[in-house]
Amino acid sequence: MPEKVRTVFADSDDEKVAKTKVLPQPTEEPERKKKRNKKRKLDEPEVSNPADQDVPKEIAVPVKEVEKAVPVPKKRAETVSQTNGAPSSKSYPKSKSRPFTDTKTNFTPLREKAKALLETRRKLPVFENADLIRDLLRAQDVMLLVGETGSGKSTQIPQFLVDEFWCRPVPTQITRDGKTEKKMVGGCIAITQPRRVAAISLARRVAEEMGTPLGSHSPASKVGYSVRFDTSTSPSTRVKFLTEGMLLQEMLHDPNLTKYSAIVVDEVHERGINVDLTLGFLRNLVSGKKEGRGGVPLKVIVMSATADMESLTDFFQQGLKQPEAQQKAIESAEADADKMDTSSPKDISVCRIKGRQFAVKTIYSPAPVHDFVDAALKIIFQIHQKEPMPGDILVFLTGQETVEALEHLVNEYAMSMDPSLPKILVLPLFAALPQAAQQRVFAPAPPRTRKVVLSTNIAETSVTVSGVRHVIDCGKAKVKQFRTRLGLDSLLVKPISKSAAIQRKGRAGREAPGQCFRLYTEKDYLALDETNTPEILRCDLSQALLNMKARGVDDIVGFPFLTRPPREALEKALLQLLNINALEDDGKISAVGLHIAKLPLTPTLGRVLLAAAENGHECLLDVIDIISCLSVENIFLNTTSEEKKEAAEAARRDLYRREGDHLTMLMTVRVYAAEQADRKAWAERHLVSHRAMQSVMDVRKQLRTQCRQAKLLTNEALNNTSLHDPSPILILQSFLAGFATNTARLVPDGSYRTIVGNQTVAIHPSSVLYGKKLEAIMYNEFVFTNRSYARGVSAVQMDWVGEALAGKD
DNA sequence: GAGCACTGC
Repeated sequence: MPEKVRTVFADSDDEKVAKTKVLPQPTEEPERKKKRNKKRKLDEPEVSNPADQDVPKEIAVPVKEVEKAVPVPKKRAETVSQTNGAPSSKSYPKSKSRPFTDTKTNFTPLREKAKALLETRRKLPVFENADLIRDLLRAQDVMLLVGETGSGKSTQIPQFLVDEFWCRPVPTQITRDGKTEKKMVGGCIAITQPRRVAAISLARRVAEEMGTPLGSHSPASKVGYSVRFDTSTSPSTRVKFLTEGMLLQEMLHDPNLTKYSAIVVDEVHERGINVDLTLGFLRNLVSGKKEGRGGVPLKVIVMSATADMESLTDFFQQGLKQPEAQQKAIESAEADADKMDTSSPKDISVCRIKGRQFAVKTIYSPAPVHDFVDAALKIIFQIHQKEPMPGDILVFLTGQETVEALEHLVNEYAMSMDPSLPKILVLPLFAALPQAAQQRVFAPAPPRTRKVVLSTNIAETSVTVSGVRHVIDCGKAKVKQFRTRLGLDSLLVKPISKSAAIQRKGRAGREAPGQCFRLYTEKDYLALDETNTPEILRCDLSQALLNMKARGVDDIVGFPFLTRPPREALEKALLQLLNINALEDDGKISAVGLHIAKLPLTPTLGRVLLAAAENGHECLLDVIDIISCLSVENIFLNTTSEEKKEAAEAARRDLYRREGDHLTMLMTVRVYAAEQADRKAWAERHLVSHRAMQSVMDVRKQLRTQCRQAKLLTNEALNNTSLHDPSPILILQSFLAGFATNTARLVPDGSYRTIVGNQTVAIHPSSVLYGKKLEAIMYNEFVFTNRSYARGVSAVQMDWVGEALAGKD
């Protein structure tokens, strides 16, 4: 450990001194600092009396003693209750407040609740490992933790660690480019999640357990979260749940994560591309010499539900065991290199935690199943007739199509069912289902009714349905795979992995013992892949590579990939980045690339945005509207019934544009944004997804703000509410700057062939140009399902395509 | 004539 660090830790044995001085400073961004400085003036007199600071005291208390450690002075509680519920955004009390105490919020009920929750927490399997985990992390920087679902790891681990000595902010001096800068390092724990809802709900739960308000509700809140469009933190946030993408974004601005003492990477087994990137960057951080953190180590806790930890251990061990000589050579240039610690323990601990699952009996199909919809139907009624109530059924299917097919069959059969049997309530569940319909699966079944939830793999990870005791697993799922050579995404039904099968089965044992019917043979099961194919092997890598380049990782081949993508895929992505001028010829990131990397868009859409900026404010605003639609799920709802369909077609007619889907989207955003009375009703009338449109408006707002900050848009242009006539030519030409290779021309037989590659492609039936014959088309997506489809299609002229393609060489 | 699931200052 570096000497200066050790000194500070020694000082901080005196809790009061360390906390009062140190706690406030490290985690804040300039904006927040401003706000707080204002407040600090009012607070000044109280700061000098550390004994009066109940908030820091609470931090020093070991987890186990929380319940006796939070006495609230009665007098205070009374004062507070008068103002209970007042919004925290208002000014804070003048005389009584101190830094990070919030007398506007009544903490008493929060603490009472936390006290009550402690009993539940103690029963979690992970709780008995608390001391072990703390001990191991005092000695080592990296820990791998296998915890089955229900072990409580996501909520408890941060609470075990937040009071550790190494989790305090440390004043350091950081030397960069010859300049020495004083900086606080550490103090905060980040826990990453693959999904936004998970990040938010975990934060809410942990705040309750810690007896603190959540996020920005109070400046004293110690638990916050950060997801796109929704960040809720306070100056005293010490535990922060965020999405992986958000942490990557933070790393773009602070590559050394100086706010944090520890990063907990949760749900690693899901292996999204963002988690792979995060782990790569973190490995570089823990194995590097940490001079960007003033020598303060960063603890990394990697958590996974599946026991496939060998590859992770190797991954981090290789990083830590990099030849000392190599490190020394780099360090020798540093003035204080000799103070750096190279003898800290390099081992990685692995900790396994039992889950809290009930036994689930597995029943395999005796013979291969050809029609899993039919097989599922039989088993549903078999269960319903034999098994006692309660006990809902969850069926895993591949997609909306099979879900709806089975839904009809079950409902049909149920009508001729013995009336003495309990009723059956069939509930479909898939992502494209409107929110209200999704909510129905969470409501308990009515009396004498068995719920049968027919789901895509949304219920495998994202959504937990309670009451389920019987799972039927078709053994398949739709998987998106990017095919490098063809440059297209395919969405095909594939067998799931063993770990996914186990995950699905586990859904039957959350509340009681259950059973899982697998619609495949045991032999088939044994032949399945062990784990899901990591997303990094299945997707277009251009965005990931641009992200790395923006962080100064120029040697892509030398980057520590947990799973290395094939060379061909990397090369293709680099070529694509070169094509849109995001990279210089030598492979270094260009100014354009750096700009694109900061946008929450794919590199191609980012390139389009920059191209539109060159075509004037009006064009840029229009292109932002369109890009917002393209980066959101489908904004047009699927029509189920024929009558509805016709009504929708009629209502949508005034939105449709003959130029294609891009201009149609622009019209939709314009009309929706102009709708002042009732946007929801408008959306329903036009069979437009209100939920999707809300995200569109969020993205639009975010992009407009970013463009203003980048001086691509002026406030004037943004505030000008009078609508201009869009220029389809400028808009579509802007798109061609990114999508010149996503074009096809009409050939004499009436079909379309891609201009690059000469492959057959058909206009997707969801397009407004479906069935139209045009000289040439440009499309947003090239997808293979039953055949090759172009989605998000507009008409373009061959000479524009030619110009755009020529511009690349 | 068609849409697995996630995600980004």
